[in-house]
Amino acid sequence: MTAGLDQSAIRRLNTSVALRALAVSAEPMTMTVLADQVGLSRRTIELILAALVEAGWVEELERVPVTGGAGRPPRRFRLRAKHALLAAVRVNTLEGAAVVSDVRGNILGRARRALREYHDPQSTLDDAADLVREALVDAGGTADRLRAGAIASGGAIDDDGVVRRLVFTEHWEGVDLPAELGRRIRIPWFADNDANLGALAEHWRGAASDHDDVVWAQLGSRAGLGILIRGSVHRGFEGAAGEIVEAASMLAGSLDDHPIAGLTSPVHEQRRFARARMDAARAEDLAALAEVDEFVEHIVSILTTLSWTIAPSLIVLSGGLEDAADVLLPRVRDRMRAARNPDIELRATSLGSDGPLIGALKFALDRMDTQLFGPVVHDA
Amino acid sequence: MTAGLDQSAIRRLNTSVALRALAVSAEPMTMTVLADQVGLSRRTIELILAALVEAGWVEELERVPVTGGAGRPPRRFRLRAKHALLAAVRVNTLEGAAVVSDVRGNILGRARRALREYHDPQSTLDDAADLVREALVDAGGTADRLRAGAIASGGAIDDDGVVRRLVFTEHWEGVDLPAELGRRIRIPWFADNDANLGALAEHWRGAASDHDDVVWAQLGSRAGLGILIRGSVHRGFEGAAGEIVEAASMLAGSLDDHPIAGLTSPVHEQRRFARARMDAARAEDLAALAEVDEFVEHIVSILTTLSWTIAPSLIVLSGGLEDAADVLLPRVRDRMRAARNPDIELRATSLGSDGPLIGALKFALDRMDTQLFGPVVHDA
DNA sequence: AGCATTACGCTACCTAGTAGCGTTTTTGAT
DNA sequence: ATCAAAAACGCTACTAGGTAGCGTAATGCT
Repeated sequence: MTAGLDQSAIRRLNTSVALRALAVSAEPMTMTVLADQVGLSRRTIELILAALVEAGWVEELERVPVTGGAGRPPRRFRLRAKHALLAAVRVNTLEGAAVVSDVRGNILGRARRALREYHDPQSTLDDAADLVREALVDAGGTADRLRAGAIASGGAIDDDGVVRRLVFTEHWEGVDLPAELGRRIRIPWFADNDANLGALAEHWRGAASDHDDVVWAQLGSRAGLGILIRGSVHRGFEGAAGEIVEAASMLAGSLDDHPIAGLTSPVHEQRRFARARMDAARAEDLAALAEVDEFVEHIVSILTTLSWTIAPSLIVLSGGLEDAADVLLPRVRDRMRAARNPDIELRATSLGSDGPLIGALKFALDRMDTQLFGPVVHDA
Repeated sequence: MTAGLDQSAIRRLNTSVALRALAVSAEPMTMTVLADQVGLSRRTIELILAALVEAGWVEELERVPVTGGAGRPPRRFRLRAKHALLAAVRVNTLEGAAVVSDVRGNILGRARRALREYHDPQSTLDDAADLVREALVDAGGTADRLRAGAIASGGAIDDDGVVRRLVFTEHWEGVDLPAELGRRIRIPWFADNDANLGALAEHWRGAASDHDDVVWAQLGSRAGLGILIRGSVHRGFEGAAGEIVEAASMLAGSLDDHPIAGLTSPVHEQRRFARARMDAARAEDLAALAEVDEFVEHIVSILTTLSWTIAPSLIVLSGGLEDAADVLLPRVRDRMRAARNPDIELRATSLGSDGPLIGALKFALDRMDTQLFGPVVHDA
């Protein structure tokens, strides 16, 4: 049962809306423009801005005459992006990477390093925390500015950030990522699957900014699907949503009598494809092209399943295939159309391998400002 | 970009919250109880109730001494459920059915009839409108009380209620169901796939009331999946979400090299299963049990695909299988567990064949009170 | 310098919450 | 019958947060 609201909810909400508008605009904004954009009176915006300046979230710039126009120059306000810093960290089987950004999501510092022992969650999380500290130094920031962080990890991660399944290892099962990281670096932490965060990133500032139901498909060396429904990550029961590819490899062998979209080991596919792609590019050689076609079929079978279950309006292909997009995408599109699948848009990632890290930043950012400014209103 | 809110939004929202609380409770409510439940002050509730009584949505009952307690007897308020009526209509290939309900969803009147010619959308929609009028008469209501309606139809229906795909016929493609019905009966109409509405019904007042990510699977004579994500219907691109079963039969033949979860014609399966079930029930005969197992495998293959793509927390099985649930469900559960799928809850429908109609009522109800009282706030 | 233009700073006012006081209506004990 | 306790009512006073719009300030143009 939803609860009623008092007026302070309105102010929190309107503050949040104003702040988001400021965050989106690269240029400083005037009160009048901001008021127009968020649909509130100038007076209200004036008061909200005063509070935000007071709190340090926004700074007022010196006035500058409007070029070409008459009239009193407006006051100009700009988000103080560095008022708060966000951390994102990602761990793979082999290495970890961290970034620190301002609240706009501008990446200010980075760190990257091979992990000591992935199968030991504790040492890996220690490494992750070190990476965050390193990235923070690289960003020239201090620990007290860090406001929130998120970790992108493989495997099925539930709504609370607990790892429920992870292929190739069982040591991570049950690890509470936010709690573990929170013990090492004392800020609120959030966790999600790297593919989900890849999708979120693409929606925030990538190829999917104009779609709300998105699947982000990483079909390279690490396979995984990320799902966005109505603009929010869909994790599914115990984080299993979109784990179809990993499920297939996990179940391989016992699976012959249960074909799931005809999947085979992604690692194997990847190797084969890498070779085939190079060959084809080099010589337009028929055998190599056949291998590309085989890989295309593999992709198409997954996308077909997606088309008739989740039916996103956009599928973003990722996973080190970006450079081969010109070869792959048209073929995949042709095959999808030939199979009479819904005419779902297909694009290559525009963020590359940074996707999950950027998504983690957005994830932390969303949670942070919901905490600070209250929930968002959706029209049903 | 979300817009800011003024105070009147709060009142609309709080009114809606109060009204929903009244709708949920079967008993009349007192101001104090209502205030407690929605988290607003008694005074605010008092004012909201006054407005609702004024508008006819709520009636005040005579006071009755509280049994067993001291103190002044409270004022008692009850939703005037019949202040507005809702219509729901459903069309199959062969017949149509309509119900008229009050805003609580109590069904007050019904009508049901064979359709003249399903392949002609216009005559079918005429029939649908007639059914609604008939059900209205049966309910003892008048046309001016009807406030909104919804239609449940097969096929892929997009967010605007336009039919995008329908197996076995092309005449329905592009038909704008809300517009067509609105021309015949002048209230706001909404449309959705019958399986989606089945899922919604189950969530509202059926087997899925305690889950928010639900798949409703009708695997009987008409096949179809309905999907609820975060409690709302997920339609997908051009309504294709969950059409995997129909897709398979549509593509059958050209599909051999693109196995989608090993599907075969649902009608065929259904016939086979009906026979098998009866045999098995009659004689525990081995051949019949083998056929049941075959059907179980068919279901399991679909559910497996669902488990790793959408990964709902609950799957509701429907489609005339209710009476066989005791035979089927344990077997399906065993096979799902054996295949190491996520341990997703499986239940039989509790609404039977009325599901889609009841879901259509809920759908109309939700749209109607969003229109009247504004959007709902979600915590992110 | 004077005027048009644009934005500012502010007062007055409205809506919709909350707090809580004094009153009313009841039950149960004396 | 009377009175205290209990429970809810009806209301006034107050606060928060919004809008309207007036008089003022700062600028460019002629």
